[in-house]
Amino acid sequence: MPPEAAAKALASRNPKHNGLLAAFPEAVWARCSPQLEEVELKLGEVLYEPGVTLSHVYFPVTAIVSLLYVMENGATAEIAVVGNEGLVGISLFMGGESTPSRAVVQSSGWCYRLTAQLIKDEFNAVGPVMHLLLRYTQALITQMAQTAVCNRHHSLDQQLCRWLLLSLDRLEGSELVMTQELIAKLLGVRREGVTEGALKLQQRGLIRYARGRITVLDRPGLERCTCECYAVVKREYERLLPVRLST
Amino acid sequence: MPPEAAAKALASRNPKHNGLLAAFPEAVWARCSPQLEEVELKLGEVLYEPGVTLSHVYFPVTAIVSLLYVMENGATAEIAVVGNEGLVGISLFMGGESTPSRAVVQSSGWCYRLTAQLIKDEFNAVGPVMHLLLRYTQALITQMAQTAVCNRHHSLDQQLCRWLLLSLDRLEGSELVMTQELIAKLLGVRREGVTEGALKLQQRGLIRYARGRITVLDRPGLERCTCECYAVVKREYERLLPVRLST
DNA sequence: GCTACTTTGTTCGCTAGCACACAGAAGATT
DNA sequence: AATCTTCTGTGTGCTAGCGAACAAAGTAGC
Repeated sequence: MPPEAAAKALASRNPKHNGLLAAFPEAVWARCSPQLEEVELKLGEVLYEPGVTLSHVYFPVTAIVSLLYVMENGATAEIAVVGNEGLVGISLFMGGESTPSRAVVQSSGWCYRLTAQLIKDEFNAVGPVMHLLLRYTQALITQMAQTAVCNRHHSLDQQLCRWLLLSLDRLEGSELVMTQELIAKLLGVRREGVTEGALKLQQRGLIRYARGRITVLDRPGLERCTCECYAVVKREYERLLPVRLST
Repeated sequence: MPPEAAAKALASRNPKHNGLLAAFPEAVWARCSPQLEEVELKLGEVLYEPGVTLSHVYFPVTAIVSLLYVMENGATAEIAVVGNEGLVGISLFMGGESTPSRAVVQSSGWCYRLTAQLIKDEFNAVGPVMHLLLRYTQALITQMAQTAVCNRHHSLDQQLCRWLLLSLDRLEGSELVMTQELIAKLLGVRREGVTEGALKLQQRGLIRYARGRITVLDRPGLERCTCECYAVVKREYERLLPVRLST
């Protein structure tokens, strides 16, 4: 590993790089931080399956996790993306204990987790942490609702841009490690469709890619190509959640 | 009004016919019920607009409310339906105060409401009411997620069946007052598409309709025509919410 | 170097749903 | 009864995205 990469990897192994953990008040942080468990998440790893009672909540730092629905015929569709702005496992404190969705690692990286009991206790202590988690949940709800609308009304090309931007926002740098096959599964479309979309974007000089690596060259350009859904979701996250740490 | 209809209308003007209110514990009920305001909701009435701070939460009894997204170009899509099993205005206690969606009355009827302050106080009292409302919110999240998936993968015909069933579950009787034009707006498709779908269902003897009135003749038949989404949502509501009152 | 595998590119026919246009039918209004 | 409006039915293209099949270009292992 080159020295800068190593330094970056080290710097990012810091729970405070998760926006929610960073917003925990001092007193709560003192209680929780010793219990935080560092986990490395690999691409494709499953954090939970539909209907299974969760044992932990996960706070991504450099990893990105997709909330995915799998249908009876095996077709899939992503309903939301979670990165270092959020947490995976809301059903724990919402009271349902499980959900019909699956959580899959979409981009490998680091993550911190707390046990179910601990987060429930913090939540029920009814203070700033509860309200923080609820506001986060509302932002996540917005993302899901907007996904529904986007699936209905917008073209594959627009959705691809939206997806790239959502992922980019949750990564450092401008490179995504992700095959078109995988993107297709997440968006719930054919791989060929993603290929065509990606080709167009490359021809316009917005991205460059090869064999599972996508580099975004022109972010503002992507924003011009996507639908309103991206901006709506982003705005709502900013409104509902405290300002993020800069690094 | 014929006497039976009058009796039914009277019987249904009872806040306890809303599943959530019915599940309020005795002590909370004693506090809240004097503050409940009875409201009659008319078809098409808007309970809240995107971005506007809510003043009340609404507990439908015989009314049905759609949570609707309106896009920049005017296209719309329903993301969830709320009837007497739930409440309209979760963003109040979730902490966001507003949402990017609109709430529109999809079927006129009665409804009870509480002021924003009152529901927030009850929520923050952190007892069974908070947990009830959170579990309801999780069920609503499931409905939204499933809508996203359904929009992606299922045919208009299937979605029409799903929509009819979801509405039927929230009504007494088996008649819906709803034009095809309106259904199209809610599903986010063309009116002609709904016409074709409805024709097929009528030819199979599953429904009968005319000028804004749809009667469901064969409910099990509809269930056979719809996609898995209906069942997933229904199961999750049953899992998360206490058993409903029988009348 | 050679082979096997993964990823991306391309083609062809097909279908669902779109946009637009208009016609008939049932109520509502006068 | 006559007119107007609101619903529903139908037709004619058109397009996006699907399914399947296969080609080409990288990458990895031996």
